[in-house]
Amino acid sequence: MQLDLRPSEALGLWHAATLEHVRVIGPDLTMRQLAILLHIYLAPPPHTVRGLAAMLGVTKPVITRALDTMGHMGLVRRVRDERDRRNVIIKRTVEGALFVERLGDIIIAEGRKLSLGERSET
Amino acid sequence: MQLDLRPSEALGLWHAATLEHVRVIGPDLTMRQLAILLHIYLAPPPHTVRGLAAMLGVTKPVITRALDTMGHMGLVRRVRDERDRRNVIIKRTVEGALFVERLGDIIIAEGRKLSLGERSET
DNA sequence: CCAGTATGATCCGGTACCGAAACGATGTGG
DNA sequence: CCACATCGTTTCGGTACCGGATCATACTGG
Repeated sequence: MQLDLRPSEALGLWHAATLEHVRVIGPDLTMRQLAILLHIYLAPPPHTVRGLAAMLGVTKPVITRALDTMGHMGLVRRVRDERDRRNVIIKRTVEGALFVERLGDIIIAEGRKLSLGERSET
Repeated sequence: MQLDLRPSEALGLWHAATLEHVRVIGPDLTMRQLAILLHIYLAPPPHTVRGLAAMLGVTKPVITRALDTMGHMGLVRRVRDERDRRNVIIKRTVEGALFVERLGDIIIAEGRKLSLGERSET
């Protein structure tokens, strides 16, 4: 486990992976939506609208809209909290998990390419 | 020089850095704009509209609009090619270089946090 | 029961992006 | 010289996002 990146590595990886992301996935996710999606899939549940809003330092309508969009894409799912029906719990979906997994694959693949290009290491 | 990331590392880094990016920089750059900006600053010049369009697999108006927006932010600069006045050369700016540098700092800082924090996972 | 609070959704005007098509400006070749 | 190709920009109709304010619903406590 070694994430002590140097500037050229960090930016090179970001460059390559962002480029590939745009090429493969297209413009259908904004930066905010991606941040929200990753948080839902990588941080321990439960996730609520206000929790996500606080996490990213944005207003609640931003989260609501992002969940609308991503819900329509099948990437997340909303469920009313039955214990406190004011709350909405954001659940993961199979499709969303696959999406995140694909993103991970892109990053890993680009990272590996960079390793091969700059030095000779596996 | 070791960029052979494991899935949890790759996604964890993306998650943390994207989150921080949204928090610090805000929603003022789309994924495409970021990809374009990074390419301008990390790939060897000269950069033209059609070259960038081909690179990302998008149409030219997409590049024109992104350059409008980022030019207005001071992140890039357009210069007419005097050899062939049909061409536009996209130049870097001091402000843009600082922006990219800040992004690199974010990624490195988040990568370092992850190294310290996590040791074993899925 | 009723005021007060909290949660998430919705509405508003404004802005920016999207793809597709058409446009001027410029260079090139017969 | 003039038709043609190339380059980047602009226009078009449509869609989605933005922040801020407001809303309906649901819990809470006197």
